[in-house]
Amino acid sequence: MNYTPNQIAKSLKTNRTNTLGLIVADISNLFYSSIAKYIEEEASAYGYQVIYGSAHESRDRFEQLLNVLLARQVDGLILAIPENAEKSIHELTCINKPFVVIDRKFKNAPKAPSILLDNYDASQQIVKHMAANGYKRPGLITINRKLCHLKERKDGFTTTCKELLKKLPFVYELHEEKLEEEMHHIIRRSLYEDKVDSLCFFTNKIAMAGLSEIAALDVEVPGTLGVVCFDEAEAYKLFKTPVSYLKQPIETMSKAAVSYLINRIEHPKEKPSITIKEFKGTLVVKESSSKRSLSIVKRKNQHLVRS
Amino acid sequence: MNYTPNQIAKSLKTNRTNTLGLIVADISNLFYSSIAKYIEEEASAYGYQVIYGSAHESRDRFEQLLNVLLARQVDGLILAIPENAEKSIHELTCINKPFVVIDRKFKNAPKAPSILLDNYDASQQIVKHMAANGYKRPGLITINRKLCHLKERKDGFTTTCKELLKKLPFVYELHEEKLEEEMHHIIRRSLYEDKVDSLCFFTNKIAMAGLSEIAALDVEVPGTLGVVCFDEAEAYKLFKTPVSYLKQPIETMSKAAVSYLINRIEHPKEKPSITIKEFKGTLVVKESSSKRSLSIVKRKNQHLVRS
DNA sequence: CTGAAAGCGCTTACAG
DNA sequence: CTGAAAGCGCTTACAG
Repeated sequence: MNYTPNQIAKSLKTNRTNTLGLIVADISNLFYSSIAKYIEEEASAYGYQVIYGSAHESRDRFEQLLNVLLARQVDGLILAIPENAEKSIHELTCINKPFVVIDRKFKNAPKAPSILLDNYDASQQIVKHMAANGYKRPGLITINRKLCHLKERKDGFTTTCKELLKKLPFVYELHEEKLEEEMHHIIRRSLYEDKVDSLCFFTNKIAMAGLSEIAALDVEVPGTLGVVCFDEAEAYKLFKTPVSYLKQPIETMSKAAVSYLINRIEHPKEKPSITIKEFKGTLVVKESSSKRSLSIVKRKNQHLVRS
Repeated sequence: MNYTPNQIAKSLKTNRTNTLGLIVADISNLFYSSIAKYIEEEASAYGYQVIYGSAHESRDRFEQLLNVLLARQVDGLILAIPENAEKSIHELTCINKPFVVIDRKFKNAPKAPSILLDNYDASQQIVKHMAANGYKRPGLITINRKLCHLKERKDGFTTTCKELLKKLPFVYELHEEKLEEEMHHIIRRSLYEDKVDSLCFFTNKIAMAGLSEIAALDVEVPGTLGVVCFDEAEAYKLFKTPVSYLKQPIETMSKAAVSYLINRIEHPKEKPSITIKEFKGTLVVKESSSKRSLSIVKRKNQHLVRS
């Protein structure tokens, strides 16, 4: 009969919108757009729709978005909360609005339900792999933020370097606002002054900036420099050498977030089950982090192609 | 006083949600995520929020999304309509719901308001540039879809090749579902059988697949093969040679779409102003499409870096 | 100028 | 089992 009920009226009455709110750091980043895709998929299986926005790691932008989503009466929230915005965790708890934190956790809010990578373990995997491939002077490039998950990546990296290489890694921290400018200098400094033999890029975005500098410099990878990145990116395929990366179980984590949240929404009386849940990552090894031997094979192949 | 009015109740009364719906092909594609960003920005200046989704060029997925957005009572819609989904244009007109088509236009719906690139002119710019740089055997790689804007890209390319090079370009059309597999063969065929001296990738996504094959083959760009792409991508920076691309005026087009739409929403009595509006693109010339001379300079630089 | 009342389109508890 | 009525939280036209 071509009749569609008015969802607005329905929502007013039932006090339910069947909508989840999702706030990520940047939806144009493959890591977050994959999360959004899986969350959308899973939510729609439960009959929920997702509305989302990017906070770009800004506390103001985050709180503004959160208010918009709350005014729209979303039934629950999935949040990549930026630095210093933990206040919102407290507020959401007070108004009893179901939520779950993704990709982050907060020391000062240990009871907030959180779903994320086991970041310490991930870094440990990376360093073990690098050590096994003969790298002796690794460096890590991260971002100057106090986010707990980045700290654990750094701690895991540093501690494992000490254990296996008896040496601290070179640590480079840069400011997101001047990412490209600083990367330009850091790549040169790490190569020509600190003489690192390998670099680990701590996020997708850092990897993009770093690899583009390396591409411009025409440094041999892995011959001169081994490379491992956090997170997958389609762009890696354009790099001359296939890039090793630590893959997060994005689908599993996204689905875990949605099913936890919907359970909270539909059974508000039950005691929440998870507090902080960490998932193991998988190191996808490609040519960029294998030592000399393979880089010679590559040169042979180049020769074949040319002839 | 910490009081926030219930938007649901307000909407029920006023019959306005201050929400725009946006359907793109794929939000994880930089082209569309930029559009979404600018549309969000502009809409929020008018006090509107945007909710969006990806139809992935599927008519079913598109109609489903459209229905969800309509049930949510969005005030207006911005749509990248997929192939064969023109029926929706008619339906929206019938129920008198304001909308504007972006990045597409439809021959069989010439009165639908549409905002897009002047695709014919864009291809013309590209071919002129290639001809001026001495390329004589260009190829184009596009997708096997009947979308009008892709057809105009092809027509502009072909016609200008005939005019300036007295020769038709090599045309490769591939199926989006088997993009990578087909690209693998097409790049080889174009280089080794058809002996093209340059390739133009017709979308962002095609460019990614094509450039990653070229990176794996280790073909010299632009020495052996000149390259121009449609649309910007951060990933291009990881390619060994900076990539030339045709930049669409995304910000201008996005803002034009929003202001047209909001005007329609807030002044429903007025006669709509635009029907189809096409914007000129800008060719951003980098090293990937300059002829021999520059590729020699590059080799010199490589030498300097090595020493 | 102020304040009580009607009504947006649903759902649901309740009366018949 | 069926159907009329109340009410979700606003806005707005209208009475006082």
